[in-house]
Amino acid sequence: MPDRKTEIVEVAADLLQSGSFSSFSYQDISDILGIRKASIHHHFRTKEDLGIALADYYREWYRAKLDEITKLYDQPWDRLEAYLAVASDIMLSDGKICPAGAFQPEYNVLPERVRTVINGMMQYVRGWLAGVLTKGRSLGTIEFQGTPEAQAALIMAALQGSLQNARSEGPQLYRAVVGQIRGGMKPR
Amino acid sequence: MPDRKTEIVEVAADLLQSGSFSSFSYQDISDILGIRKASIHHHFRTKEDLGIALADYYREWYRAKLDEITKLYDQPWDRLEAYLAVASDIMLSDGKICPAGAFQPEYNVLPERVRTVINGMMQYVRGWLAGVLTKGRSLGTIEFQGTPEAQAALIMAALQGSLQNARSEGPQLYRAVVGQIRGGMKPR
DNA sequence: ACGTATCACCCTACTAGTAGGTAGGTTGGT
DNA sequence: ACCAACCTACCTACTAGTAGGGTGATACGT
Repeated sequence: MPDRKTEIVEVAADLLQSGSFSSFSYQDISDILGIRKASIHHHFRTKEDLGIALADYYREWYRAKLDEITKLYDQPWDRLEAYLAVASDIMLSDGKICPAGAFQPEYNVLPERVRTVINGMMQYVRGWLAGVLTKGRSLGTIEFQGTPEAQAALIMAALQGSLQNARSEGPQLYRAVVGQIRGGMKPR
Repeated sequence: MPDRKTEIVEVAADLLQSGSFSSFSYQDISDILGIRKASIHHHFRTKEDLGIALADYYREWYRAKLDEITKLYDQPWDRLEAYLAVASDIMLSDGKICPAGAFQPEYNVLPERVRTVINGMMQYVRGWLAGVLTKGRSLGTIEFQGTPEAQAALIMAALQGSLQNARSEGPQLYRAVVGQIRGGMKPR
């Protein structure tokens, strides 16, 4: 039996990725879980607390995913492909968007702690990706111009943006963008 | 003296790009303009009406911008540069994001008419950009792999995503991404 | 030139609904 | 006896939206 606290975070994560931080309410969560609103407050006194828990949850999720990829694949190109596949998985589960991107729209009204965790997460992912790119370039299996960090930032931004656009334009365009990223880095 | 209706739309556009469609209220607008909330309702009966006006406003804005670029510059590469500069202008006016991107988070709860207009706008911009890319490639002044449409979608998604990330990570990373896009398409 | 009807624009004052959050009580396992 | 988890019932603040009244300019028939 999964404990309620975790359950709440998971439902909240689902709602967050379907909209934004302020687009879902404690009522939404309580409706889904079949418990009262006050019970959610029992686990997370304020929505800020829930936001922090969400940010932590995502950070751990990413860390786990990237660790898994690192363990599973040895070649930089395979790791890159696996990373791109992770984003696709997010999208294919109906219309959801990048966790980090879901927080972004309301960034200026987000609690400080949430911002810190999100920033850390973004940097972590970018660092990981830059590492993959660096190794790939030195092996000659990944091609790109500029610094690995800039290229990593480009990839992340493009995925984030096209995940959002996929909501209005459907998955085809998203796939085209992913293909474009992949194609642009494949050595000829 | 600019008429109130236009004034309201412009203030709303400002607020929208600083957050999202549901993150600003009629009260926010009335506070800024120094008129009562009911007066906003006089001009735009419902928020949906305002949303439609906003979408129209952006569509026209984009059309005008792209027309201007087309008139000012003849070479595809110059047009591409000008397009990238437009996005930079948006961002440099403190922390704002792409108009289309501002609607995206709440896409599933957006009024039908707003969706239609936004979709049309995105397609228009993508078509324009694809045209520039096609011409540039045939002239040998712009280089990229894949179809022009896919490349256009990639550019737009990357700009949208990194404009959002700029809010948390500052303008440096945004500039890096723009540089990366530019660098990747410049013939060597 | 003069009342008067009309209209856009703005106002005060309200509604119903929903948000986040709190107080305090019940229940059941340890 | 304690405590986590849950409940009912409430609060305040804010949301979009409505009803109806005031004002000042413009148009119109005489």
